[in-house]
Amino acid sequence: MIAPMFPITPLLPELQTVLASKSRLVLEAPPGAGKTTQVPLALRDAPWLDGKKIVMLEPRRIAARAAAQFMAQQLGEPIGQTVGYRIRFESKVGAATRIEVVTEGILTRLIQADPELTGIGAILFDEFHERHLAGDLGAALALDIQHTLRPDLRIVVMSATLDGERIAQWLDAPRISSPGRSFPVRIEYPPARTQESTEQHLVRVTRQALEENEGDILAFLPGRREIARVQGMMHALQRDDLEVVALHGELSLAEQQLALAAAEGGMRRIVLATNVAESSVTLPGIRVVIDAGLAREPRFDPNSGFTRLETLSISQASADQRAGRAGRVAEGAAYRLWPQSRRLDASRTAEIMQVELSGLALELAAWGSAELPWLDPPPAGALAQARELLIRLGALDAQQRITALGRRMLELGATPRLAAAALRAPEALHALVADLLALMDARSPLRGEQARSDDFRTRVSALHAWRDRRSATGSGHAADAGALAAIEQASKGWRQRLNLRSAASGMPHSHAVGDLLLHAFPDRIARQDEGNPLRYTLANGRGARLHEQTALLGEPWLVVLDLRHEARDSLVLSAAPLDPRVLEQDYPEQFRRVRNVRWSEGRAAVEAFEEHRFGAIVLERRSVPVQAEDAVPALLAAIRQRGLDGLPWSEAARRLRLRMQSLREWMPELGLPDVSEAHLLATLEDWLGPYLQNKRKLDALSEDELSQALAALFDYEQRKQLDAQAPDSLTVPSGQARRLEYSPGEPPVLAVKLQELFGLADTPRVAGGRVPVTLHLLSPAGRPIQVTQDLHGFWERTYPEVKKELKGRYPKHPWPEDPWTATPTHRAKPRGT
DNA sequence: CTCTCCCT
Repeated sequence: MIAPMFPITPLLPELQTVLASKSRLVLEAPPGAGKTTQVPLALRDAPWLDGKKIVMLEPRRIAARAAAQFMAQQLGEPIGQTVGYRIRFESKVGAATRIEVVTEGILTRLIQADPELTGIGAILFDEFHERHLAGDLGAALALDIQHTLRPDLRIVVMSATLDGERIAQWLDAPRISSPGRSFPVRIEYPPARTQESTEQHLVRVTRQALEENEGDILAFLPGRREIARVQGMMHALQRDDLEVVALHGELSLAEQQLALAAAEGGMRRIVLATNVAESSVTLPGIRVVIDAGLAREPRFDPNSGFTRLETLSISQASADQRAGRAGRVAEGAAYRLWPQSRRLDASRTAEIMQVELSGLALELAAWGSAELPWLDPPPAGALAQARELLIRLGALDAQQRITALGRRMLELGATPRLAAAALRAPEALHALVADLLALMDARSPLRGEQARSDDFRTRVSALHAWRDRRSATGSGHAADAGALAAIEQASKGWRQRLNLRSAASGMPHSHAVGDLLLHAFPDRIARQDEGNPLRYTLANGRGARLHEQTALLGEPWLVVLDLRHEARDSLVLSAAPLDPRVLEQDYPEQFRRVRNVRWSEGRAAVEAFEEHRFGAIVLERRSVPVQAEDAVPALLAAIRQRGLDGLPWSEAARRLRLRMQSLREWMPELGLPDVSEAHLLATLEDWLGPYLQNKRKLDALSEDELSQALAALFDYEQRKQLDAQAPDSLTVPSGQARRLEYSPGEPPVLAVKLQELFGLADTPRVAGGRVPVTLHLLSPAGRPIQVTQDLHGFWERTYPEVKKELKGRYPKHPWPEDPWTATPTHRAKPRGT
């Protein structure tokens, strides 16, 4: 079979030559260049391979299978001979396999299982520009291996974007660029009208695009909500030759295929898609792309421990990739719905920078080496949070070393949370565990009314009903048969890994699912609040609520599997009820009896309780007598409730605090103490606690004591700096001292009569000249005339006007022609006359 | 009540 010509084909000899002498290479090639299939084939007999095989990392299973298939076909062999692939629960490799295409998790397992990479001569990272977590980790590990154990290992990073320069610098590697094979795409930026929503804009541009172009249209939107809205609005186009279809990841395979199929005769197709259409599916017949320029990306917040989705502007690389979709079959057009002047980021933020990192942290603990040659190192905050979770799950010990359980979790190959739950489950429930691993990993197979169910058990019973009858509609479940078949396939894989013969049918009791999964989410155990059946408190102290049509009404205990983070409390999207006796048995250390002292504003008194808690959840609370040692904590609680203003501030102390806080902001290099309200409230124990000893009531604290407590926060040197750089008052040219009013975040205000400033050319400044004072210029009667930070400009431009106007009203006061040299005064008549 | 994509 003669190899077909690809755009990359002429570059293959150069690739060979470079790799003969260099162990690392960056290959830049746009989609359609043929790099995925032609590079491995070209390298398979390279002398430096020395009989070892090539491993190629592919970010998606479909792509891994397809690439292997294509290469085998080109060799005229069945798959599993020279070319094979390995994805989870599926392996098509043989003894003769020289090119092995693997997905991301497989590569990590391969490396961890044998850090010398015996029998592997080269690793190719395809689609590296997508910057998936596992790709970054795999590359860092491969580089580490090359530095230490295997200098002969070849590492080839293949990327579709222009970020190649940065990657080449990181790898210290030469760079080869290949042209792609696509048709020219005309780019337009039709502007939005004022008050026009993105959706309205998109519909209007669709109308325009239909007139200006032939062929089908692919429109990119950030999510399902926007797709549904636009779908509704398309009727406004009032054309009956249009077929509008949605395409997003939540659709079943059959529904996706419907979107991918070409339109029927005479009809023009408009595909409204999310990011799935950017890289994961190929769409035939597209001639026009309309791009809203938005995408949803997950952001993990290590402080709250939650991930939320944010709608963000896409990168330039992504915009180009999207536009390229219009040029695959013929020349096309792309309409971008953002202003041409907007600067997009060059490429998308690496996943490692913004996702939850427990899986990565566990891999790093197993690897043992602390420092890896990252392109972008994992953020310290997220890594610390991940390690805390791993300790909680039992995967790391207190010194953050991997435990035996942690190693077994890695071997199992599920996420750390789910692996922990699986490995703690009693053997009798392993068949159910396999189902839970498969279901937790997949999108919900439920359709229709039940798709909205927040009771995770509904999915489990749908799987069981389908398994028993091989029917997606049995037992009143409306479910997607294709999705269920895929879930069953995964469950079968987990059963094999757990050494089980048969599948689960039915649940042993109503709490079984929750009792198993609570070990995966010990921080997300929730207890129903008193008084409101929809509100819950999570073990981590946060609030959560069920939606109004919940299927979980009345369950006192839940383990929350999925929730959407909201400002006040979070919405439970998926949960399962549990039996609290399991908590008592498995987490006895989390149950505590604590004494809680608080201030009751209503009763203006100290109250003391003894509470029985699970984490932050209060199970039982009873009043106990208030004791002497309760007083200080209660008074501090009262202050926290009332705020700093509730304290007896003298005028001097109040001004001192504001000056100190302002100067700290203006001159951070002085290292002044933080006296902001937030910090003072947070540290009350330290600075005010000593002054509250032996006090029972808040008003027993005097102004003097409070002033002393504040003054004790800074030393003599700091006080001297304060008086020099943020003085309490300024002496103005008239010889009078005038107060400066400080207010954090703003320049200080000096209110002064105009006449007192005669002779002063420029605005006075504080903080070593960094901050000009805001002048409130007053009339002789003390009425405001002008607010300015530019005294020079005032004298020059505004003063002549002001003078004209005020001279008549205040004839006894001086209004000189030349304020620069006039004698300043605060009296009616200038001194000495 | 409406959440992108993907993987061991």
